[in-house]
Amino acid sequence: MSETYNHKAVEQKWQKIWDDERAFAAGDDYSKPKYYALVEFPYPSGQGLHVGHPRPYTALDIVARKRRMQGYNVLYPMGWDAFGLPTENYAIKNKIHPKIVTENNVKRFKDQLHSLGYSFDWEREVNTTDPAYYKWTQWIFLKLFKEGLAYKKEMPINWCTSCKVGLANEEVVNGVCERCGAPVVRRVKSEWMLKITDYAQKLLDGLDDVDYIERVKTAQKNWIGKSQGAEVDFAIAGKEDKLRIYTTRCDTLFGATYMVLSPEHPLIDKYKDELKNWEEIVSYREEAAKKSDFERAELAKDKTGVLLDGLAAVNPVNGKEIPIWISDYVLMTYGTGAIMAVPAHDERDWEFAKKFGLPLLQVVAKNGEEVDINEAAFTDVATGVLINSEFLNGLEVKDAKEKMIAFLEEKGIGGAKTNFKLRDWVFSRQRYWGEPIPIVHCEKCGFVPLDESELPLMLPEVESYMPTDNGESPLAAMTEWVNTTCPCCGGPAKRETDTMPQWAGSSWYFLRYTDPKNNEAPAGKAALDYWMPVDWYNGGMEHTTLHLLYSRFWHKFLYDKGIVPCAEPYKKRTSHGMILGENGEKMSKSRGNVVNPDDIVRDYGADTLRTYEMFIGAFDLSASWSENGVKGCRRFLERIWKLQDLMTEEAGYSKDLETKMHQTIKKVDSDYENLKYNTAIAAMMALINEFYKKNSITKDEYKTLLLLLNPVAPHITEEIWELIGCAGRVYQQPWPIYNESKTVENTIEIAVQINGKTRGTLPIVRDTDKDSVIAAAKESIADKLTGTIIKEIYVPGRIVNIVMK
RNA sequence: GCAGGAGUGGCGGAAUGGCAGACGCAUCAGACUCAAAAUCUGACGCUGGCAACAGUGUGUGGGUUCAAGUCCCAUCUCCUGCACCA
Repeated sequence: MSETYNHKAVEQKWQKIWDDERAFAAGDDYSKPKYYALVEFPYPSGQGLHVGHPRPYTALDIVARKRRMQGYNVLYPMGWDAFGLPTENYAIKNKIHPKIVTENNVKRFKDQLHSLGYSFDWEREVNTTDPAYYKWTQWIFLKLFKEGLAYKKEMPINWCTSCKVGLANEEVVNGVCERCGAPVVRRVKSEWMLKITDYAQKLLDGLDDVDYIERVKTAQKNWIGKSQGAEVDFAIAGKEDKLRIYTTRCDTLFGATYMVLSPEHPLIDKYKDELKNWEEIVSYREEAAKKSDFERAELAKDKTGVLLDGLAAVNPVNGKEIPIWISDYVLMTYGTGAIMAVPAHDERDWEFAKKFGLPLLQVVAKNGEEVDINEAAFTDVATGVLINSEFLNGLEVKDAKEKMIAFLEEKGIGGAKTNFKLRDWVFSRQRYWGEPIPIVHCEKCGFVPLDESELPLMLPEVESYMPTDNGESPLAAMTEWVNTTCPCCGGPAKRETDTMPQWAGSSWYFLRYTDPKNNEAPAGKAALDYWMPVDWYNGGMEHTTLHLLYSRFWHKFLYDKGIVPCAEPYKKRTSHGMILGENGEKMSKSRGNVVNPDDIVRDYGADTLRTYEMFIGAFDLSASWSENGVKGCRRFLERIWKLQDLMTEEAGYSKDLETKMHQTIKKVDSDYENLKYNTAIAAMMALINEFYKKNSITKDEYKTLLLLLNPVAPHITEEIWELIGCAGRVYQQPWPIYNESKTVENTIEIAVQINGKTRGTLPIVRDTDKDSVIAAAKESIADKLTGTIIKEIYVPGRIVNIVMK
């Protein structure tokens, strides 16, 4: 009899052996084929590892382990995205330096990850808060700055009232701070910005060349939001100035019955003296300024606005004078901050016109037939035909657009224009625990970059990390640090006191893993040439429009600068679903449904936890935790263990299970590649049920099973491998291969149907000819063949269907 | 509103257009045990029947097909993003 399965002893034993043997260190032999598997490095929070973490880590650990067995030189690294607000807040509250807090959290996380037996190459661990690392984050920033892609700008930003920090658009969720949930208001501040918009088209185009799951691609496309339309100049009656508008429906220009400007539009102030209702305008603008973008959107249903009384615009195609309004449904941050309103063919304009009694003029008809535009705006492009539009009459929308653009260009009053929804990236944070921005403000020279030789610009030690209500970073109080000399003219100057957002360090960390100790460059050329791009990157959906987009932007910039060898950083991107509590709700302390992975490892073992998280359900869907499910997986591993008692020394696969063995190898092999870990495990469960049924397993069958299961449950498989007297380590063995011709049974059972309903089954020898099969099938259900046979269908190896009347 | 995804037993979930419910959980029964746990074996969608078996069944309504969970059209519900982007 075998000893009982002691997960604790087994797992500690093998974790030590792997460490001692440097089992998973990525090799330096660049002549071998490489495989770079990557999971998002965690933020080492004070709460420790969540049961959600092991799901993606195990999934790619399976891929990494399988690739090693297949002979690849595998890089599967791990590190720490350790700058960030929670650490700083914790430090403030408990009066411990964030550096110490980070060290403690990292240690805990590392111990936890280690206890799960991941095949990470810990020799390549990176930490974004390490000056030797953020030196290069700052270096990349300087490169961006020198290219004009980093600039400082006074602008209304999203200000979190609790974190006291500016947020990027992407970090504002439903009008509240993504991190702390406090309300976000608009506040004007001078902020560092990164010109991600310069890369909008490249970021969009690049998506065609990568293998990302569809919803990630779609989400990025929508976020970039390319829109093709036209800009048109409207004259202001009796003035020199023109009002430039952006539209995607220039075909409807004849139907423009008024204009709307954003309340912040600069031209309003210019004509202050001619506006008869100036006070009304001012108060409307004040109201609008108070609202956050979110509130403006919230009130979408009810349009508001004020007429600019005293000004009128001229429709350039027909010379008609039309009124100009202001309304907060027009955003200054998109297009030109001004629109032509075509209430007959735009829902928003329609609502506005209805509310303020403005005229509607139909210029597009459904297949040429006028529709009742008093009921709703007619917006269907596919069936639209132009009417009431002089030279456009009778044209379809698509052709009318083209003709109008040609007309505008000819007259010099506009033309085709492409816009993007994507906005520049707000890159400043008024916080301590982030990378210092290596810029000096000089009265004479303006913004001056530090010389590269001065990097890293270290975070100074400060007394207080408290953020301030006036929006200054805690660093601003460090006068000794702030006051410096200008690298350019040598005169007195001040350092930038804002720090970088957490997204900075994570925008290039995958490059650092390839060469983590390099002190001359972010990573050496040879290492980058060999390892990049990342072959498979898995991470959360929540990073689709944040980290994933930002890091692609940085990477494309570095590619343009010749620093990285490929245009896209990640060849393949997948995403995992969330793990919910037993009650199907998101795990949280307040709901009391949190599961601690340490408890599962202690009570059931890391292999059980790994197996369970892979078996829990489709990888990309969310799944509820189930303690019983954990037990079931533990039971499965124990059954694997106890097969030792059934093992015979017989060589090869037993005759009756040969097909099953080959089928299982094939199934597990392809399921591991396709994120179908649950069915891979199910196939192995089904296989061992066979061994139990016949009460024996040959050594070769056992070995194959251990090899297949090893990526999921590495400790127990190594232990059994050793116990049954196999040489070497499982992780050093070649991946099992199957023989396609042996995956097919020789005798198969096919279904016999009448009119599509199964009436019986029939065992046949594979490759029996059609006529014999049908004859045998009819024979087997002879008593039920009571009508006239119209048709006989035989799908080889599957089914016979007799169609009767 | 737009985009993406999902609706299958008591539960988690399987099914290249070809025997729906693999695998696991829960439940029930049997073996083992003085007993319990563990373990092993078996049953397990619903309705009727002692049973063989018959009928029925993948959100809803249509359709295509010899054959539909799977394809097409319509519709409902839920989740996840995005959302006054002109």
